[in-house]
Amino acid sequence: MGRPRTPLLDRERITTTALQLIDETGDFTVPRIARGLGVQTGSVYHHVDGRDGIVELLRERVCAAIDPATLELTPWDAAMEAWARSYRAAFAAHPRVIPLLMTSPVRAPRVLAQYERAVGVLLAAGFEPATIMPLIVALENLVLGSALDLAAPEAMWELAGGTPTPRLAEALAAAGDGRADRAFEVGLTAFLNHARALREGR
Amino acid sequence: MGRPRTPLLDRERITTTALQLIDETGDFTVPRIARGLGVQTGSVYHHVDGRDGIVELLRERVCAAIDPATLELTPWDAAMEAWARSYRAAFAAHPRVIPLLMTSPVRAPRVLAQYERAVGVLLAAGFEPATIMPLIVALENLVLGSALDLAAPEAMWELAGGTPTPRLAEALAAAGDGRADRAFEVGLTAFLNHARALREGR
DNA sequence: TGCGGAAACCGAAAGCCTTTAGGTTTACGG
DNA sequence: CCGTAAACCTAAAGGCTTTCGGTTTCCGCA
Repeated sequence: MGRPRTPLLDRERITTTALQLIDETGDFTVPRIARGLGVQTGSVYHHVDGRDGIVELLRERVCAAIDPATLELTPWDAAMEAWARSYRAAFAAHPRVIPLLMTSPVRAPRVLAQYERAVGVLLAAGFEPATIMPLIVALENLVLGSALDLAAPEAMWELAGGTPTPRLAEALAAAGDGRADRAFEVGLTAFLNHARALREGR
Repeated sequence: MGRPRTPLLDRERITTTALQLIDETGDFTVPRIARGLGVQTGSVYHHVDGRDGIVELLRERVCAAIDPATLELTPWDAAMEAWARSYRAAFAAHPRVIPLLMTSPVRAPRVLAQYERAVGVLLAAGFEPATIMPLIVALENLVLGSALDLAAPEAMWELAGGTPTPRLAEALAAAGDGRADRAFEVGLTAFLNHARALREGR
């Protein structure tokens, strides 16, 4: 009992364990994290600002895989495309965290910094200030939506029921395994074409 | 005690109460539903297939507001555009249910029927079968993403922290209240333009 | 070198949620 | 008129989040 000679917990290990649990089960709980680290439940709260704090740590961990160098590319559309691909790859690696992140506001400074830079890229490209957030939000929707679809291949439509949906079933089969990838490509191309047209004054 | 002379519960009232709770607090629990209806917690389980069953009822309730007639319009792109707008309007009326619906597969027959019809529209328009689901998924991502953004105007970016993000703050301010609407219009236009180009063989 | 405060973990508990099981009363069909 | 099914209640098990006090160890400072 009492304080251990070498610490058993830190934010890193808590985050890693939470991410493992989410990858495996789709969710995490503080008691399971504690069990995974051989520790009592309450101890976790000494390192973390409650369950929501762990969620924010997860956001930072996942977003850390987004390559910041993408936003340095030129021209601006190459930067946005590379950023979107890196963004998506980061979340595709841990897609089941996405639902957890969608219900709480972005607080993590490193993540905010990414958006700050993206705004800068579009400003430098000459976009109207009022059009920039809509563009970024649209791109974000595309990235997260397709990453989520990538995660839950058959978990999105339950066709088992007695409802006959032949064309839907066929379309799903025709799309094959690469469905989410194709949806992303479709959306990304559409986005980039539209953004380019928007910049050149319709 | 015992069976009441007139039933106190049914799926309709349970769904309505759950939706009210979500609109107000962003979540629902079975005990709160029971309290709202003047009933014990366990009684709810006689009418509903557990908590997940209530979520599925919510999906049906919200999706019922999508106008099925939109998919009868011609040409095909008018149908898709009207469907997307009706789809978004339905979720915009109760945006806080969206996170709840994203984690479980679509089982509700009526909702599946909508997708079935959308597939039919694109098939009839001459799209390649393999391209149809990507298109629909991309549109779905756009609709749900922007409806969620509409719901959580300032709940998405927490700029209060000590992190300086001047350009992001400015871009948010410039976009104004209609940010989510504009993002939707941007995404929808991009989607439709791209789909039209895709159909005409690049 | 000694000591006081802070840090890190344990044990326990309150309060909430989900779900199940059995008991009691009412409605309804034959 | 009676048996069965429906609808609600009471009760309880088990899990989760969070807090609080107790115990041991570490670290800076005199």
